[in-house]
Amino acid sequence: MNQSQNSSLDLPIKTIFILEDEPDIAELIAINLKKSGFKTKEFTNADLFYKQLKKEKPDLLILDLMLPDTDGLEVCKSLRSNSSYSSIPIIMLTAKADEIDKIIGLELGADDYVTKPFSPRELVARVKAVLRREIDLNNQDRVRVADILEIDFAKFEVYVEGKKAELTNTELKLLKLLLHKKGWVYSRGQILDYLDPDDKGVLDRTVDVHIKNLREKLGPAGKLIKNIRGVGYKFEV
Amino acid sequence: MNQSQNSSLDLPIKTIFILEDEPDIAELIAINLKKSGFKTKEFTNADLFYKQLKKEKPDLLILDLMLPDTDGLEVCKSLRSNSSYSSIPIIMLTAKADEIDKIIGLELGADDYVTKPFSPRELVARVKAVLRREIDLNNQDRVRVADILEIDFAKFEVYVEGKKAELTNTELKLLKLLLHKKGWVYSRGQILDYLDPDDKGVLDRTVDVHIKNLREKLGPAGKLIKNIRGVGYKFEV
DNA sequence: AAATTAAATCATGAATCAATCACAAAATTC
DNA sequence: GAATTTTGTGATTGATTCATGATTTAATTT
Repeated sequence: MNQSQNSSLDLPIKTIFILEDEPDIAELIAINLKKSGFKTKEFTNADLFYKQLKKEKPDLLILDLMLPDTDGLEVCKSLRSNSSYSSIPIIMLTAKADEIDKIIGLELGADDYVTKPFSPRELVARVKAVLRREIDLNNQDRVRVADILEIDFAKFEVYVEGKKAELTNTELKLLKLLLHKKGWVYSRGQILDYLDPDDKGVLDRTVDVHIKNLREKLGPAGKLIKNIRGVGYKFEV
Repeated sequence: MNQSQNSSLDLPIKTIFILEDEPDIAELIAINLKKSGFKTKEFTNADLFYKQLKKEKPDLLILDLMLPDTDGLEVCKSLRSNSSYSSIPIIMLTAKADEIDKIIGLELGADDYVTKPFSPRELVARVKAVLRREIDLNNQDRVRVADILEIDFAKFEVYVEGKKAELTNTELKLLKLLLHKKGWVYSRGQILDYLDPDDKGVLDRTVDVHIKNLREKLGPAGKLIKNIRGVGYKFEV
């Protein structure tokens, strides 16, 4: 049981409810959360979940959108409309990416969304991120990329796995460009043009160096910046 | 109706306008704000909003950046440039990360922003945070920052570690700006615009000097004013 | 496997930007 | 309106960041 990964959070152990009809998936989630020092309780249907909820309030709920008996959205809605449960953070599991758009448009918001198939690592990272936000609400709205990367645009701050990375202005600009269209390959020419539209006489090698420095400062997230030989660079999740 | 969550704020019930074209989202926001004891009015387009604004001034505006008829930025700008509305706090809703740049780059832009998809709980928390900030800055009471800094805006007095610091008017204004959105980076242009909106021909170097003097007079608290190379200054706690 | 090409890395000089200073110009105070 | 305080300017200094060309490493082609 690895408790240390949980060290950035408050000391008391957090309890997480999992409402998911497929036992395999539920257990996969539970095992990984436990490994990170969380307590979990799994429920295969909404009734069992509601029953337990009366006895014990979880710190977070992981909720499958597609339940056999009840719609996950209904569960979310009913929790949100009940003042004693409305403060429980919810992470939704959805099957398809385009379902998210529906959810967004719908009248209830979960705290985060994860699409199936998901990596357990990713889910755990999101759980931690949501709980961290709970604790520190005066912190800015950080845009999260690929689990470990967070950017606070207002503060010009970048965090990798919760730790601050000190980027220069051009490095941050470069990162923004690469993130603008994830997976899209940008040529060195395009990158230089974005970094300084006026200056035309800058060599391509300069980009390499910026990429190198950026990768270095981003640590593990630096690996996500890929080179496409003969073409340019891209950010791949 | 849970009124207690609102207890930290001033007693009179706060009215919040929501300018958002998608009714589902507008209602989602409204429901959750009402649950926290706020009064809300929703508008699906800018015309309706402006019409009501003439009759009634809200305590805060939640503004979607992407409106069908008008650009949300335009609404923000027009409110800011109108002295009778310029003090209304604005929270912006954005869909994409790169839209955030626009908000931040805008002279005296929004007070906060939330990216879609957002959780209603988070938005409510942001609303409360912004309102608390407004109250603080208009309070007779002293505002405490980072343990060592105390500011009495009514008396125009600043104390560092209990000792009074003699700031000039512009220095106090500058400090107030930096503290308004703690951690947010202000460009020299934004700072100059705030210090004297009319005077346009003032050099950037002037800001440096004000910052220097302010840092000096704030003693140990001066270290909290950070420069972001190539961007501007911020107050970091 | 050798040759070829491109990317990563490195050290260094150039350029940029912030901090500071001394002084001039305004604005306040007396 | 003289004196004093505050604000703005331009120059100088110092630090950081950026750009470059050479060199090493890695990937691709023949």
